Amino acid sequence: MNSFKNRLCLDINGTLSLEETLFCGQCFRWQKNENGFYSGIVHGIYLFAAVQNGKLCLYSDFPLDGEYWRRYFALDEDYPAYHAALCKNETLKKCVEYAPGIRVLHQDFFETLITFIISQNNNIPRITKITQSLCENFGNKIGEGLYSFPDEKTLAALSPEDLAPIKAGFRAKYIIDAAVHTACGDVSFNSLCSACAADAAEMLKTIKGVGPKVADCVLLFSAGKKEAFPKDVWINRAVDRLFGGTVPPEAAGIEGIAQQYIFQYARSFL
DNA sequence: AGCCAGGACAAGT
DNA sequence: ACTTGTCATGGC
Repeated sequence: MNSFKNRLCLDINGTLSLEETLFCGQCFRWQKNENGFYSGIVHGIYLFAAVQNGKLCLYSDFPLDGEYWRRYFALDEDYPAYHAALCKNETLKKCVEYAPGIRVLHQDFFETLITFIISQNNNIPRITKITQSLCENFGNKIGEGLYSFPDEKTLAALSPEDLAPIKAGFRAKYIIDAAVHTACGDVSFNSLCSACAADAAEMLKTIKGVGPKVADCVLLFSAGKKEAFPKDVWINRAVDRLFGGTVPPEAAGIEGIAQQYIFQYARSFL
């Protein structure tokens, strides 16, 4: 790792597990390497990551902006306080303790929108595969075998036939509609952030292929709305069986944070 | 062969 | 407003 041009070591402020955070189904462009490091392509940057001596250390030949990466990994947020609040509920405590190193990332808006459109009626390995193919076909080459996530203007100009190689199936037309709406500024990251969660969800749902679940994923994983609570089959099952149908009040305001712990717990035990 | 996968849409009550 | 069949594709 000494051969990289840039290295950035950041304070974690609480718990962080890259394994739990990068493979809990919120992001799709990271992988684990033989040497124990994690590598990913984020925001057009190819980088490696590892927790070393209690810090998150990033390595890359690309410039590493500390402010960007602290936000991406949610390092400035008070996760000890989140955990303390959630653990007042005995069942939520079990969920948190099952994967306490999860952080809800702050991902790029367009990438989050597209990957969760791809996620509908799909499984995580294939979401990853389709996303990879999308990048290889329409992203910018940033190194040997490395491709950035394509921008909205590029995808907005495509037809469903152009997208056939990535095997997204019926989702192809949704991807294009999302690209068109974002490229023209109809739906923008800033407008989502400044709106309340309910209004922001309505804006997102003007895009074909974006329903309540995908909208909440974008609001939580990109726009930082911690009250957004994406409901899929696992979460519905967990809320029914573990909490009698309603999310407990201990999660008020940070339902989305709780959602990630509940999701992991449910996928293993329910 | 049939069912499921981090859903959404359209058509039908 | 609530239910149901359908939508591509791939893995099991």
